[in-house]
Amino acid sequence: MAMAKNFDHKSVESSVYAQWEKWGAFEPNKEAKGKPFTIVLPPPNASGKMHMGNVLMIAIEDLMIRYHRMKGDPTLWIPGTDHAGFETQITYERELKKQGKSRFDFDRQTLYQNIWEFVQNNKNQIEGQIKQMGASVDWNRYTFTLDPHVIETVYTTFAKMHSEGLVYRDNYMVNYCPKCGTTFADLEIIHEERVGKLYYVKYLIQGESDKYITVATTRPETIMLDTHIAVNPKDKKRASYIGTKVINPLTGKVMEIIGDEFVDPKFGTGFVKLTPAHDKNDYEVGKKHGLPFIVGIGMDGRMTQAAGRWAGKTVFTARDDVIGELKEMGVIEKVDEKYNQSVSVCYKGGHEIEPMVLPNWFVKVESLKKPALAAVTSGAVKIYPKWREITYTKWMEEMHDWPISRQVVWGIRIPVWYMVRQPENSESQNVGVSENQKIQITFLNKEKKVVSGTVGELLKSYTFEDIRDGLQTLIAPAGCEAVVSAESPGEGYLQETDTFDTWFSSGHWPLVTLKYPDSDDFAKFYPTSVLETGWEIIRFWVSRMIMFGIYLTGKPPFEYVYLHGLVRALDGRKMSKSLGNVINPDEYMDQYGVDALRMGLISGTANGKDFAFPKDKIVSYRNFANKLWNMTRFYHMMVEKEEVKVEWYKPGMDDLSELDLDFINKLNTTIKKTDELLAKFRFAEAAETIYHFMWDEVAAVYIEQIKDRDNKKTSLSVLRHLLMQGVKLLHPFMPFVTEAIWSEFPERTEEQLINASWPEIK
RNA sequence: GGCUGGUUAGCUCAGUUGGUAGAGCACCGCAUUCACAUUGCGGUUGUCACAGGUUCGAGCCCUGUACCAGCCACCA
Repeated sequence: MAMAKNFDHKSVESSVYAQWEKWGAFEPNKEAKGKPFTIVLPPPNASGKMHMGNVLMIAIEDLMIRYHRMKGDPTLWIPGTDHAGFETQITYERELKKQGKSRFDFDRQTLYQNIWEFVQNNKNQIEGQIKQMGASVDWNRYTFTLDPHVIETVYTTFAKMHSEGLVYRDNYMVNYCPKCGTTFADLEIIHEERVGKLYYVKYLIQGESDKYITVATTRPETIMLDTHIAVNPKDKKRASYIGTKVINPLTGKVMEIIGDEFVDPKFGTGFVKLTPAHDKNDYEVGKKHGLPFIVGIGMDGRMTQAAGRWAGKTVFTARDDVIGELKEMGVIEKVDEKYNQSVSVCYKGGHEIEPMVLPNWFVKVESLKKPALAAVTSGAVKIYPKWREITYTKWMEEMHDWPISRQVVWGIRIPVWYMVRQPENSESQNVGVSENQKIQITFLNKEKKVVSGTVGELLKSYTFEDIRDGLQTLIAPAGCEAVVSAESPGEGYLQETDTFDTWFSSGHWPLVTLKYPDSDDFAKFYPTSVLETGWEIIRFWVSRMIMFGIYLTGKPPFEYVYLHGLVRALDGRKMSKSLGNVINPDEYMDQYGVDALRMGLISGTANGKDFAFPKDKIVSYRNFANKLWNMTRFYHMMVEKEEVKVEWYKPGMDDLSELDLDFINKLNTTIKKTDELLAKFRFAEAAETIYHFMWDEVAAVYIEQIKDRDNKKTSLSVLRHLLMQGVKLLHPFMPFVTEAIWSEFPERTEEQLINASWPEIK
């Protein structure tokens, strides 16, 4: 059958992937010997569709996988998706909002179920896209981060860490977003530069009628919560004030001036007001000096009873009110209107973060981070490009304890239980129960109304079952008696409503995809070979996988980390919906073909830097795919015209011209260079090397000379050899067009290109 | 404030043991259907940011400067 004049990527892509699946080509070859080559796919978020970065990721990983498969290594690539806790819940809540609803209209279980259904749709789309991109992943081992075995592993780790004292519950200053209703890790906070106002407020010295000190603050709404004022004891001008008492201008409360070296004498006025419950620095100072923690801002972002007459107001209206009052009193000395400050906002919604003291579950990282750091500095884990290593090592050195509780429903629920009601005929008196009565509960009663209060009070009006079934959230004070258990330990227990930080579970990814601890896969494929991902999640993800891997198995979970750059928009800026510069991969796959898109992206990311979407290259590689197709077509037309039986090329065969030998050499050089470059993760150069060999050499020179050559028979042997070997070299980069071309050689001895042997130098 | 990367053709970017500057796109001329117009042939374009240094020789190594981008920390 004659080949079409042009390569039609659409018809090929749909059929070739099905063919690969039918051949079972994605499963690791059981007969293959040698060191296994394994990659676990960084699971795309089930919150939505895939983006250009995912295409790049798949292109690079598929390239490595296909290369090793052809090399004859036992090769495994495991796909999956991430439930992406907070991320997905936010997306879902946006959908709810369109329907005029919110998460508070549902009890915990119903909300979870709804998001579950929402996610199924996304997961299906993502799976479809992974296939569309030609990823040779083993679908039999597909993993979702909420699969039962994943949850089981995460629970086991938590219990192990708990028993070893590596997780603890504590009141701690956390980043709380009142709008999102959850806490964030420091890593998830963005510092935004904003122009704000710095207020200079006068505090009268006790017992004096006209002497005062001035305090500079950006947060006047917390003045009523001040407990002390601080100066630097080394500050010669102000050290003498230590011990002096001043009057809070809003409450009239008497406050003492204390000394602490955290105060920068050169900044502001040298006097700092302290609100230990609502500021990170003040919190540290407060702990050091044993100051009271007055919680004046609640989790709803409104002032609490402790804020006196401002109670119930939002932080923002309280600020305006306080400023008005202070002005009236004439205690505002001046206002710096153009003060450049950095405001902490949550990474998703950009809402202002309220530092709050809340009970939280923490992972003690000290003993985990040391071996994880050593794994990289010793070279057990090698990072490419090398200069990214410093991002990792610095983070590992600085890492603080990791808050792992998230106040969202969508995630793996922390396996901790609190007894809130003593079973009636229980003999032993549970000491925890009395403290546990203080647990704050929010639940949906039978009339679907939100009720909140301490469990002790609520149990007077509602049954335990009502509370349990309608439960929305529970906040247990740090001192509560807690039982770690996957299942309910018995009657009268309520489970923690917080879920794990999504990175806690995805930190187990190489383990859970291989069914740690007792599977054949784990025994054979752990540690994996390469972890390929974007540099922006080194801290979030790569570090946690290394920590958990070493903690649980004693070995880091992978040998190499390859970090690709971010695909930016055509204007060089980060793609974002708000800028409207997002490039949809579907359009390009549709118009130019998957091979062209993959190849274009690969040659764009030469050194792991971010790069603008290389539109021109996509077009040129589309042309290249067509070129390859027509080179093959030319071969067949020549064979037909000459009516010869073409023999397989063999070194030393008769009638080889000097040019023939020269091209065999060029092929050998290309093979050698490709191997070397791939070993060094230099994918772009490898891609371009083969491209130039095939187009500028084989097509432009070798094929042209055949047209004028007398003895075409030998030359056609050489051409077929060059074509078939070249197509092999290209297969990892452009799998569809090469597999299609391969099938145009009915005389081939290897049926499937995907499983064919990698070219050797002859 | 600390750190990282960048500054090379009109544009986007390669350039890893230091040895006469590269690709894709764009542009100009020619070819016109003989595998491919998703084509072929030919051509134009560079004080490789700046200033010093090392070297027989530097886009590449060293020092400094400027500008751009990003990350982290602090900011009363």
